[in-house]
Amino acid sequence: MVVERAKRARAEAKTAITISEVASRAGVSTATVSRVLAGSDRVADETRAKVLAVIESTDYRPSGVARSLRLQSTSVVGLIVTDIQNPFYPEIVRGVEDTAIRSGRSTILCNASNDLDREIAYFNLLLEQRVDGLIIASSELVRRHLDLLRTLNIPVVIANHEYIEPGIPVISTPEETMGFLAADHLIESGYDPLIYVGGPQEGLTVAPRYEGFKKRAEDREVLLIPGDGTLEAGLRIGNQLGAVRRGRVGIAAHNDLTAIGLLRSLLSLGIEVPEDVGLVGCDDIPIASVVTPSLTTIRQDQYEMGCLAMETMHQQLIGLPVKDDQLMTVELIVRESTRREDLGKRPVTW
Amino acid sequence: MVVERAKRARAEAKTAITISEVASRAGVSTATVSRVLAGSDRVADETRAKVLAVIESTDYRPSGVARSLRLQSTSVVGLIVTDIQNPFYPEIVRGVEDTAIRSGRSTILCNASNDLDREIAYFNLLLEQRVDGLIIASSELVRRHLDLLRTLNIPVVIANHEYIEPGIPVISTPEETMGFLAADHLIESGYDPLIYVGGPQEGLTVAPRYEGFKKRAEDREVLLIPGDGTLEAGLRIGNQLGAVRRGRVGIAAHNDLTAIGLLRSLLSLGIEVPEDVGLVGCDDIPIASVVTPSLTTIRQDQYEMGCLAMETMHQQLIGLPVKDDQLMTVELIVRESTRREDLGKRPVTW
DNA sequence: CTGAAAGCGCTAACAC
DNA sequence: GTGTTAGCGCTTTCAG
Repeated sequence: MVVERAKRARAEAKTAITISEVASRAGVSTATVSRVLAGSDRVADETRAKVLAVIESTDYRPSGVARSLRLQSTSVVGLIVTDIQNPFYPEIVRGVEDTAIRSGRSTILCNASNDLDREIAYFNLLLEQRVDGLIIASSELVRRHLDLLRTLNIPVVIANHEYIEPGIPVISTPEETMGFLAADHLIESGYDPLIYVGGPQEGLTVAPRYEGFKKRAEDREVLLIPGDGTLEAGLRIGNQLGAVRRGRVGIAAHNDLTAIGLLRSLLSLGIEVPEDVGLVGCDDIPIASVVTPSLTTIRQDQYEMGCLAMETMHQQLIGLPVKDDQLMTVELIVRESTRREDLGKRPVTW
Repeated sequence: MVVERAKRARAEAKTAITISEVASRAGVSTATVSRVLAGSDRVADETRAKVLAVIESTDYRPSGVARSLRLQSTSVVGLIVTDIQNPFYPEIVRGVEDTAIRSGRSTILCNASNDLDREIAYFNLLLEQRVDGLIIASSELVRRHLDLLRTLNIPVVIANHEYIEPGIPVISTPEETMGFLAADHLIESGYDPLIYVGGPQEGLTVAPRYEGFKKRAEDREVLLIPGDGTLEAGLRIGNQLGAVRRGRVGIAAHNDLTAIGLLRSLLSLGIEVPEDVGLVGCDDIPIASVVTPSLTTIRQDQYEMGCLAMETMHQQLIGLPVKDDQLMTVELIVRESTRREDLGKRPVTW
């Protein structure tokens, strides 16, 4: 009767079935069940069939947590991103996930929503969950907690950041070059007063990009406006910019999202892009080519960056050495926001 | 010497420190360490201080996996989304995460990238990882594997889907109404031949939306074009549409992403929106108000939906009953893509 | 107030 | 080929 009650209790609580339950139903030991689960070892075909039948009929799913405890490894890597609302990050996520799957690992994605406290919280959570490794796509987190990263006892990879120091592998972006290219294009296109709308103030990634911009601008006047990398910042700043007025202004933004916000504000103020203002973004997020006018930008291959980050993680996990710095290439993509010809093809016969 | 070697091995492998290590260093039992970790129970202040000191100096992090095994609960809920590239989903994610944090839970986010196989894979992964509950924002997954959901031994919540059946709580959207509102607005605005660009073909969410559209269209001609809910689909279909030509066409798209793709194609073909074509999207993703012309759409509060989903999950986890259906409200947001006045304010003095 | 010990579900020696 | 058994790191009675 006790057994009956136990069974009923199980049914009510719907407690997951365990390996020993499977074993006893199949009339074998847990070791054997474990073996057939592990692909094979040497189990008699007959035995295997018996076990598989029970597993099938019983919806048994091995407990990942017990397994992880025993193996001292979870086969999952944590991925922390600054802000999943920025279309830049989903691309990276896809790259990481696609690559992770190929090596039989999975990914826990943590989105900090631009909130540093939450980044730290997720950081701690992931460590407690004993992820096998950590990929971080957040400049803020890196900058503020470099010490944590240095003493980590699991492999780490930083994405979308400049080179840091030996022992911390980075998939890096040529920040200076990006700024330089933006300025170069604006200047070559004949825009003269130059404006740079920055990203999150304290991220390491911001300054060098601006520095590159300044460098190419030489002694031209450059107005630096602090932003935070969001669409809203772009909208807000764009509206303020409407008040200014001198010549054909060239604006570069820290990222496409901000640039698109700027674009919208300027357009609704009746300012023409690219006639009155030339606008250059950064990243080439999917939507950049689809807004009107489409956005000139400095492209980095986000998907590729994600793949590379995960590959680098994999190398570390299997004990291979990795480079401390793998530089992504970037590329100027000229679109309508700095070039009129593309826009307004003759009206189709409609 | 053996001890020395062991220590060195630990240092090399950087194996995480355990509770018994902490216990012995503090000269107490593991039970005591566990107690101070648990907030308190009744531990002498002095003892507590001693333990905390060791924990501090040693960077000890309790193992979530051991803890989960012992407690038979992970305190994490899994969240499966169809496509994190669609800005619709990050909003839901934020809602879920924000709410989860408030109840001390965390979230594992799994992105299926529009790939049903991957959805199933993540589904299995999450179950094996023994998440405490599962939130699914994927119509495809629900439709194809309803049987799985029915026999699940953990609580589940479905988001962004119509009501299903008793026992499966849904945060639902009034699909028919959405389609109806779109058609109504297009018709009232004087657009006549009507086109509906659909979403993923086999999702349950598609048909009713279209049905609502048809219902309001009454005996007007409606052209249904199958899509898949992506930006690319919108771009492609928009280009094909360029060839058609009759009257002031009213187009409704299954979602904003598709609508924005359509918008772009039409504009670059020289077709004027809203003059030649009126365009209505669905969702009101953040970018919808920022494209030019801005997009008229049927808004649902995605963030709220995420919050509600997680709240419903929480109710279940603490053993409270929940409603099988919680209907989100939707709202027509009229913007420039169907209304000219807003567009092109007089050029500012620039 | 604190410790001893059992056990969560699984894997991997090690026997047979 | 298969079973026995010892933990993985933690929490929680149950004693003291």
